[in-house]
Amino acid sequence: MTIDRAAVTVDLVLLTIRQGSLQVLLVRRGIPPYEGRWALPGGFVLPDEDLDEAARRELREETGLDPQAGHLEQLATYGTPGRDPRGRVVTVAYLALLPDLPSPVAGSDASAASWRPADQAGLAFDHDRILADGVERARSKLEYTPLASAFCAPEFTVADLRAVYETVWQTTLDPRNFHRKVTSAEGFVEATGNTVSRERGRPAQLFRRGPATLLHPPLLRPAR
Amino acid sequence: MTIDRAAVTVDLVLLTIRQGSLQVLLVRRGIPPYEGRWALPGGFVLPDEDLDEAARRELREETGLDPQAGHLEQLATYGTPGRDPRGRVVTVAYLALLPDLPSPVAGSDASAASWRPADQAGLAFDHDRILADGVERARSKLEYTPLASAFCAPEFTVADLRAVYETVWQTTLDPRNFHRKVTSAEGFVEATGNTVSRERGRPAQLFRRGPATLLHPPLLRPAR
DNA sequence: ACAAAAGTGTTCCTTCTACACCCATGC
DNA sequence: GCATGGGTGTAGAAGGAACACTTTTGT
Repeated sequence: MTIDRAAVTVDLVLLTIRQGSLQVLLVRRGIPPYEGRWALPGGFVLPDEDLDEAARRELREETGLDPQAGHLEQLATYGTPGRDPRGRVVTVAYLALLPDLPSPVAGSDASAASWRPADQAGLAFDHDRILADGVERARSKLEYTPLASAFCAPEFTVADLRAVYETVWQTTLDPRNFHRKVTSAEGFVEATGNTVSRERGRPAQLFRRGPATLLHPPLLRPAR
Repeated sequence: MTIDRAAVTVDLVLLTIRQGSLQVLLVRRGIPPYEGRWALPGGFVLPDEDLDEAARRELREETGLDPQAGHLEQLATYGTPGRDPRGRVVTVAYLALLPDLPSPVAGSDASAASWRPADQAGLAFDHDRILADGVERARSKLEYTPLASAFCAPEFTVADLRAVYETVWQTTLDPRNFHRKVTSAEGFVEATGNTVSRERGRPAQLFRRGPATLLHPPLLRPAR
């Protein structure tokens, strides 16, 4: 039996919300193939490294961020022959939902990295497809998990959370009903007791993530 | 840079409903490691083969079944170092939901294959974990997709479909409300016009799969 | 006739939706 | 005071759960 061996990489779909839009971290390729094109950050899995570990390492390298701060999960695996012209490369894609980073992107490979709108097209390799799959996964995850808070700072207001939903889903939600749903859903958020005043209007309560891992009931996006 | 190359395999979680229980197709290993233990069927991805293609090929080899008949999707990828004592093996697991096969399992490697209850434990490699992930995925897919019909023959009754839900979720559902929900959900099922009489009672209408790919509204499993 | 399964109708209750209304702040 | 965003109350609509009841078969 001839066993084909493949190079195994992890590619990251790092999503955040910046300047009111859903953005993804991309790196500009400095070498062929696809030289000069934008691509998802990623790299080879090390010889004695677990896949999840490799994804966490890449996340740290690209963003300088503690993987604890956001949310990281396996997305899907892509291995079509010819997807990388250099040979057989199987990539395990990971999806991360991250708060807007206070510090600029730092790290070894990050010189040519920048946040770009997530509706980007024309990426290197099959990264258009991977990005689209990641965005769709993020959209549906907001429905039945409390992961929207992964896009927020450790303390956030209900309005912050609503902005996440509105940005990712590209809809508008009723602020009053949203408030009720979020605060009454078991374990979604916990009040910290603090408040903030922003610009104008009554100060808002601050919350942190609750312990729930699933939303009961789910928060369904409006039927388009 | 030293690039680690890994053997890439696909492993299949083939689920069906037989004799009133959720069952999974397992093969008994004839060689070390884990000789004599039950394992998920699977095999190496061929040099010029796409991952999905490899999964479809394995499905045909193990069951003799046209992949069109059921449902096949990528589940997740497992690559922990040491998961296979023979070396670095990354496996892309696929989940299939299949109708109860009229023909016995046939195919090249299938001599030692058999259907076993899906709550099985003590499998080779990390297959306990993969199987558990597959079963959980199947459970939640029934909620918001019409895939329950993938467990049924091309023509089925509402009671057949309800049996799928009750078996996979391990609950009982009200036959009357279930009937209404299924027949009123847009695109879930389509009446064929035929009926069948089974054992006793009024004959039931036969349906085939509808065109819908998502259920609106979802059919939520009762809160534990 | 009787049992059993298919299928319909109805009632009650929970949840969603829309929106009126009050609260607390900056200017 | 007035504009602005935070937060509560409530009425109507929609959907789910429970169950009485009718239909159509096998024995």
